[in-house]
Amino acid sequence: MRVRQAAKASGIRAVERAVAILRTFSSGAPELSVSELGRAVGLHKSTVHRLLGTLERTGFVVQDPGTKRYRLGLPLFELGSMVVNTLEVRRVARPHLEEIHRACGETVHLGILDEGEVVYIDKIESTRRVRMYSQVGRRAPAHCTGLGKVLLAHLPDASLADVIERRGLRRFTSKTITSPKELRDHCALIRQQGYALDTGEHEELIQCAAAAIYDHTGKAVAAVSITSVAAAMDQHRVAEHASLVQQAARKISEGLGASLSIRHKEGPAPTRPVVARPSTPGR
Amino acid sequence: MRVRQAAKASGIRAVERAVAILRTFSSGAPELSVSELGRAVGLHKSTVHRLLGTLERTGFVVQDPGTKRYRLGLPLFELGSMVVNTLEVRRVARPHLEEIHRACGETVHLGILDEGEVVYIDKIESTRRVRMYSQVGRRAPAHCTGLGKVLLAHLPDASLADVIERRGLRRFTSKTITSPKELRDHCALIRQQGYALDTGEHEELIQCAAAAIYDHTGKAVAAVSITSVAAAMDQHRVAEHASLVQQAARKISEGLGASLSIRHKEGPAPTRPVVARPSTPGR
DNA sequence: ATGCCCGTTCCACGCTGTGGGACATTCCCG
DNA sequence: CGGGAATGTCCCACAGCGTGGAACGGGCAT
Repeated sequence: MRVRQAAKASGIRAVERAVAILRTFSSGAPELSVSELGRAVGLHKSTVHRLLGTLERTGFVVQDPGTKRYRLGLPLFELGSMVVNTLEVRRVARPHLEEIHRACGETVHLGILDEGEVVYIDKIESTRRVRMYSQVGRRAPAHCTGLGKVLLAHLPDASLADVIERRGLRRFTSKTITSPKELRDHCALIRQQGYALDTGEHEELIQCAAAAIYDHTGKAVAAVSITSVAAAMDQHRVAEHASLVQQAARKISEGLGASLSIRHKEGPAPTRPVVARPSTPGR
Repeated sequence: MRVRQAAKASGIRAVERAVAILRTFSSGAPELSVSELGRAVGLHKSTVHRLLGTLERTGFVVQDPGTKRYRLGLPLFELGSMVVNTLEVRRVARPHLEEIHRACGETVHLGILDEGEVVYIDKIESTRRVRMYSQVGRRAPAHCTGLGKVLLAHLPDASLADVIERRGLRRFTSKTITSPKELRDHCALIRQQGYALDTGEHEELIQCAAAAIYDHTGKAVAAVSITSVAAAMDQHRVAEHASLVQQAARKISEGLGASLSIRHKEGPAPTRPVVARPSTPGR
C-alpha cells in the first residue's frame, strides 16, 4: 500500500476514496482514465475501477464509450447548483448585481469566503471587449482580491490569523501584500472606508472595488465587486465604482435582513415575481 | 423510496449509500437531520451518522453547529460548476442568450437532454414582473417543454421510444401530449418547421419557443428557448420568438462548429449511436 | 418530572471491500 | 508487421472494515 494519509481520524475508507477520485478532476483535467486516477490517488487499478463503476451507476461520473475515460456527470452539477441556489444571498443579490452592471458595464462578482479562499457564486460578464477571465464556482486567494480583502477585513482577528497561517500570503504581483502586519493594517483601512480596492495585487492589469454584504446578525456573509481593466480607470471612476458596490451591498444587506423573518423551508420567492410553480417532475 | 435495489448488480455499498444520502437533499429540503436521512434512505441512524461524518470531512456536507442538521457543502458546488463550465456549448451560447434577452426581455434558457429529461444549464431571467420559476441545474420533463420536445425530435426513433418507455408521458395540463404516436407526429412537425412550441403543456400559463443547437457532427447537443406568459402573447410575438431562437441556435451551432478546430486533445468520437444508455456498466 | 426523540458513541460480528493476478485489447515503437 | 508495454476489465480468497444494535446523554414538548 502507498503512503496515503495516516488514516488518523477514520472515516469510511471507500467513501473517502470515492470523493478523492471525484476531486481529482479539475478544469485542467476534465477527463481521466482509470490508471491516471489510480496514480493520482495512490490506489490499485482494480480498486479505482470498482469505485468508478459505482460512481458511474450513480451518474456522478460518466465514461466515454470510445476513449474509456471518465468525466464528471450532470447529477453533480445538479447537486452543486442546489448548494448555490439555496444560498439566499445569491437570490437576493442578483437584481442588484444587474443594476450595477447596467450602471457601469463592467464585470460584477458575488463571492463568499470559504476555508480562507474566495468562491465566486455569481457573476455578470463585462460587456466590454477586454474581460477578466473567471468562472462561477472557482476559487481565488483572499489576500489579494477585492472580494477577499473586504471579507477578511470583517473576520475576527483570530480567524484572520488562522487564514494567514493556513493559506499564506503568496505573492502574485509586485503589488501583492505579503506581510501579515501590512495586511492587518490594510484591513483596518478597509473597515474604516467601507470598501476594498484591489489595484493589481492579484493580476497586474486588473483593478477591483468590493464591499461587504451583511446578514441580519451583522455578520459579513458575502461581498460584491466590480472588476475592471486598470488602464481604463482614473480617480473619478474608481470612486464611482466604490460608491456603486457600497450602495448595492447595503441594499442587498437590507434584503437579507428583511427576508430572514419569513425564511423557512422551500422558498417560492415570497417577494417579487409571480411564481408559476416550481415544476417538480414526478419521481 | 422503500425497497432499495436488490443489491443485484453490486457496487460498493458504502459509496452507493453516501451518494443516496447526498441525493436526498433537494431544493425543497436543503437541510436534513441524521434521522430524516436515515428514514429517507432506509438506513440505521448510526450508519447514516458515520457516512455523514465522512462526507463532512470531505466538505461535501456541512453540519450546522446549532441545529445539528446537515446541508450540502461548497466543494460539491465547485465540482458541479466544473461540469458545466467544461461544457463548451454553454460558453459559446452565453453571448447569444444575452442577445435574445436584449431583443425580447423574456426568460431565456439553455438546456440539454440527459437520461430523457431536460437539464437547464444556463438561464437569463426575465426583466418582466411576472416570471416563470426555474433554476439552473434543475430538471424538467422533456415531452411537455419546448426545450425537451425540440431535443426529443432530434433523437433516433429507438432512443425516443426508450425515453417514452422509461419516463412515460405524464399529464401536467389539459394540453400535455400523452400519446406516444401523437408525440412522434409532433416531433416530425418540429423537425419540419425547425422549432418547437410549448403552449401550456407543462404549466397552463406558460408558453415557450425553442430551437436545437447542433455540434460539428450535426448532432443536436442542446437547445435554446424563450419562455413567456401566455396571456402576453399573440400570433405575431410567437412568430417573433420562434424566429429569435432559430437565429440564435444557428449562430451557436456555427460557433460550435468553428471552435471545434481548436478543440485540443481527444477530439474524435465521430460515431457513437447516441443511445441514452441505461447506465448499466458492462457486466 | 416524564416521556419522547434526537445526535452521538461503542463494540463484536461477519459481510464486503480489497488488491493481486490473469486476461483481452489497444497503442506505440522498433 | 510483430512484439512489448501500456491499458481496461474481470475474478477470487482473505481479513479488514463497515455494519447496526444497544446504550448514553441532552433537549424539548407534554
